[in-house]
Amino acid sequence: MSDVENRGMSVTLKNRRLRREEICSTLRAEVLSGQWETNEPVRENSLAKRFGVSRGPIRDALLQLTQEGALVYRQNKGVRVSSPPEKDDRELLFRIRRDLETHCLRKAFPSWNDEDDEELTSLLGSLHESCSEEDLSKVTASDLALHRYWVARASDELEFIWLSITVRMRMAYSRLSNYKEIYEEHAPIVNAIHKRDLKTAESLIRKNVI
Amino acid sequence: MSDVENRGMSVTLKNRRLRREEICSTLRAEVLSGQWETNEPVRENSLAKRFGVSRGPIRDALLQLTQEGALVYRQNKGVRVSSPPEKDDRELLFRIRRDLETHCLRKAFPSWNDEDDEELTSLLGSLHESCSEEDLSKVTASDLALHRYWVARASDELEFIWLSITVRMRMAYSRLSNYKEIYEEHAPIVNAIHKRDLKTAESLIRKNVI
DNA sequence: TTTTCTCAAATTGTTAACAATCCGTATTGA
DNA sequence: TCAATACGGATTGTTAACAATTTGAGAAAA
Repeated sequence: MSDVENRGMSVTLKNRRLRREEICSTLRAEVLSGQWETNEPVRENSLAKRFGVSRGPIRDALLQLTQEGALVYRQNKGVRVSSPPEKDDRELLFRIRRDLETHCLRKAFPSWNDEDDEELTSLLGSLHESCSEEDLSKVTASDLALHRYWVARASDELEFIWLSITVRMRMAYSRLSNYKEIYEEHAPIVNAIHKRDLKTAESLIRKNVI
Repeated sequence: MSDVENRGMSVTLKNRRLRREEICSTLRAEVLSGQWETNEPVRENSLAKRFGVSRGPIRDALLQLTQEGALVYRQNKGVRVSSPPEKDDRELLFRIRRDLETHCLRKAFPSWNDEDDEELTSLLGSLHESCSEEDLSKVTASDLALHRYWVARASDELEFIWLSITVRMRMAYSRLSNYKEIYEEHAPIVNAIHKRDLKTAESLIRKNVI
């Protein structure tokens, strides 16, 4: 069994209730944080053993991750980890992602409420914790969840499009030297949102998404 | 059995070789051309009977269409036809789609060759034929295939993103009064590409994608 | 009458067995 | 020696049965 499928603790049979989305999230975070080799094949059998389910739900999850862009599917050959987009495309994708996030934030702002503030604070807390633990997989997942919140808050439709673009970016943190910077880039964004300062929040997001 | 699943001829058992992508294409074209009621539930069993396969491959196809945005999935409740995006989001999505298509065309142009020209001519021919037959489902599929060609030609990565956006648009033809106009909007684009006139092609695409 | 509860049918979720395909290795033949 | 081919294990693709969940009709209770 290769490193990929064996990673992490094996899930006990009692935890059968793992939903597809939970399996997806786990695998997505690992791929996004660069823990899997590019073009490394992903075997359904090994993953099925790791998560303690049969190949059916695993196929579902792999297909979903394929559509999101984390994996590449080939007929009769299974899936493998996709390569990051070409340099040509990265700039375009970043611009689209920026546009989507600011559009969503602007759209969600009028109905933003205390519950949203609490949720955002909690997500920022998770990011802070992940950064402290210096666990790249967790940091990636936390960052994704935070940005995802204001996108999902505005539109389910746009959430999927945003996700498929963001997942395809990969390795967003190569430009940052340490985990603390990641947290310190996000705290002001959340702060601006709490203060209902749309202009500042938008501007900070535009700087953050590069 | 409802109208949805019973539509079209039942596929004989000999045609078992229908790939997931073929099932997807068929269903996608029907959803995109507005033949299914919004929020109409889609039953796995009925579709399995219609295509002459078991529920497994059908689940694969439905999951893929869910990720593309044609359908919406809910836990334990199957999938439904999704509603078109809100007015707020449409303008943004159109702009992103325009940007993607022109970016891809520009990127593919330097290596555009005679084979590409032939393929494009063939796709335009299919569109012409579909328009003549006044078959909305076919017209939608042909139009999608034509635009998809220059996107896919430039980048597999961007192809999926473009597709998920375009599929979510739905009903692109409500603004056109008759099928002939659809063909006549596309012929000049293909012509400009044949002449390697990037500027004109880009400009025509920007006008076409609205 | 209206509301709540019960239960059976319909539907989705999961599993394990089987079929088809791929791929590396060994064997054959020139 | 080298190329072509045949074999077998590994892997993906498909199926049908079974489990869990939802749904709606009808009975029971208020």
